[in-house]
Amino acid sequence: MKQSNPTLKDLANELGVSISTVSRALHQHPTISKETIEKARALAEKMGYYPNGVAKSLQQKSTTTIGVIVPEIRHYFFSSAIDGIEDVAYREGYTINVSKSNEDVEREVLNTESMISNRIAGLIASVSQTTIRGLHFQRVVGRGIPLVFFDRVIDEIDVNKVISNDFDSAYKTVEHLVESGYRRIAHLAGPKQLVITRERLHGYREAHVDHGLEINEEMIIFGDLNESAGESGTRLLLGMQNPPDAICAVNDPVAIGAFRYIRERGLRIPEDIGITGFSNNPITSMIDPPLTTVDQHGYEMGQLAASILLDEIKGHRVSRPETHVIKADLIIRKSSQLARHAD
Amino acid sequence: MKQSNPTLKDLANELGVSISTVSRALHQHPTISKETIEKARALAEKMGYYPNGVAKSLQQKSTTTIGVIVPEIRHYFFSSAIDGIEDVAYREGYTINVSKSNEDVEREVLNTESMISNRIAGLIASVSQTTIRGLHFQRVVGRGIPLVFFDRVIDEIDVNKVISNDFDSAYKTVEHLVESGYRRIAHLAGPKQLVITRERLHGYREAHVDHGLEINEEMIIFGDLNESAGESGTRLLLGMQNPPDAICAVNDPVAIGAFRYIRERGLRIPEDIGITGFSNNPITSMIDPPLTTVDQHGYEMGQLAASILLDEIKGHRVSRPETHVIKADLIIRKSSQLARHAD
DNA sequence: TTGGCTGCCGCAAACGTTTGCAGCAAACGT
DNA sequence: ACGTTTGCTGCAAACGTTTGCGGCAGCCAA
Repeated sequence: MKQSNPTLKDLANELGVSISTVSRALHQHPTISKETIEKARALAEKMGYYPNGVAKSLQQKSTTTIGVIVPEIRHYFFSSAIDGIEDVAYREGYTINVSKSNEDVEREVLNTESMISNRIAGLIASVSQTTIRGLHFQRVVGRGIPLVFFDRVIDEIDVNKVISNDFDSAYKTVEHLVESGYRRIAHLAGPKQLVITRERLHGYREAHVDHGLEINEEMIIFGDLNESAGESGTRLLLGMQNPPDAICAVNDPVAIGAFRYIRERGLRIPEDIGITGFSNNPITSMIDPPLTTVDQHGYEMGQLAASILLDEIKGHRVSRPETHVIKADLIIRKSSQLARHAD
Repeated sequence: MKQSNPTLKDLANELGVSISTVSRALHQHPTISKETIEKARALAEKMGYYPNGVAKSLQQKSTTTIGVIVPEIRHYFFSSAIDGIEDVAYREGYTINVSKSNEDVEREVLNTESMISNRIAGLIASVSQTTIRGLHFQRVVGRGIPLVFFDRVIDEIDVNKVISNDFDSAYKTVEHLVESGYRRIAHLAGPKQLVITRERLHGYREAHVDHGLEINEEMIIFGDLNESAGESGTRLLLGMQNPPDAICAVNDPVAIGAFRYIRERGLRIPEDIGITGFSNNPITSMIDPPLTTVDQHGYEMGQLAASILLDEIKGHRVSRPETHVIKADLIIRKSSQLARHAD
């Protein structure tokens, strides 16, 4: 063992041929004799040669790394999306570079800059809740780097997007609550600037309109997308003179927060108050009563985003960017079943 | 907008100076005049110059990427560890490259090879359950690449490790079950080759010995680390002529699987059968009854692993590798409280 | 003998940085 | 007036690949 990182030059010296010959040999180039190819292969094996990906990337002016930016890694929805991305990336010989914004635009900006510097082949992102215009993402597309948004997208940026049918799902959720007998349905919404917030709120509103229910604006509460926002929002709602009889939450963590607070207050679910979430976090099926939610198929969204991105990277996709909708499914569980066993 | 990727040469031409001057200027080198520095900075800004990290890495013979290999990304324990790793990596200007083995050694091998090719600065890994000897990891350290294992380690490889006090935690868990009144305690163990399996099993055994309980070998069932293993193991246990009155599971997913199956069978927890998990997956606190488990502090394990690795990368750490133990905490919840409200 | 294949292989440039060393003008000291 | 310092900048090598092009044997046909 001479040194830790043998190069083509080392192999070439040892073999008594030129660098280019070794390079070609290891790539099974047709103009290299079988004999040389075999000798090169054997020596590479013996010396523990691994091609230097960095040098190769520089020479080719392209990497095989795709960047992934999410608000938070450990949230189930995002980690399953990353799982999906990794699977298709792996299959195609790509590698993923994951970073998180922590719901902070500043950090998101630094993330994108670092990715540009590292010359990633493409980027898959779900924006932070503090991101408004997203000029940093514009900068990415401006440099010709393929970009695909998923779930939390920026409307104004014209790239491929993978989202759920948020409007429909929220609509159906509220409709289900109505049919279940609830009448005063509150909405714990997300941050106003997020598209998913707007879409789901829109579905909430339309369902009210279509079912002849009045919308009580003070029952729409905007907040963050985490548990504590769910708790504080619910505290507000339950403190009202005329509290809601159901809560439709913008996502599962918020619903869980609401759930917790309602329990703390000693109220019964679904009898005293109904509740629904969004994402189908595994936790929702395990709690008692199980939570009605919407399965967003995070893993599949990740897979789709990755395969679209790879198509784009390889130049297979020349058509205009589209918005791809992965149909989410309303999963009705006990937490929203007012009418069951009613007397 | 001329082209997508301006280089130092482009800036130099524009400025009428040499490449090296621009390079130094952008690094605030003291021998460059204030004036030149400012002009270079302004032009770089204007032209949208981002240093080519690939070229830099090649020149410096080192990257600022650290590799992460886990069995599965979306499992809560791993995704929170990744979260911890990302946070300290980010703080130090490093980037993480995440890949998963899917509990498959073959894929794990390919992952390590890809990381070697990409010349990562260091590697953090938790091995798959099918990994035995781990020669691929040996190859990594053989090339001088710093390696840190966490949670699922390989004893024979002499590198820094971050683990939980698995023996103690399992011991305490079983002790708690005993004190709670359970007598026929089964163990749903993991794959035999994993160290965590052995350690936890060891704790299970010792607790029995120390409390004068006989160990019933057929109540120790080895299996995978997922829900379905929990279900099938429990099916086996409950089918015995003399079934257990408590189940100590090797981790939370297995416990959840057991939980599900027990529910299906219509048995009561904790009255008919007690149950405990391992990891403190958030789900455990939400189910009914809440599950007794062990908080492994995945996020902190990730943080520690990353800071140890970075120390090593920067050459700050020259001492012999150690095994760092992050104390896990037994969290007693209702699922294991036989005696409570007993008559 | 000549001309042209065919089968292998090597030269050298390029990718975009960083950095040791040298150079060069102006200023300064004597 | 001359040597020396100071302040700034440029040259060129190196990092490890890939690849277009050219070259050089040997062989075959005429």
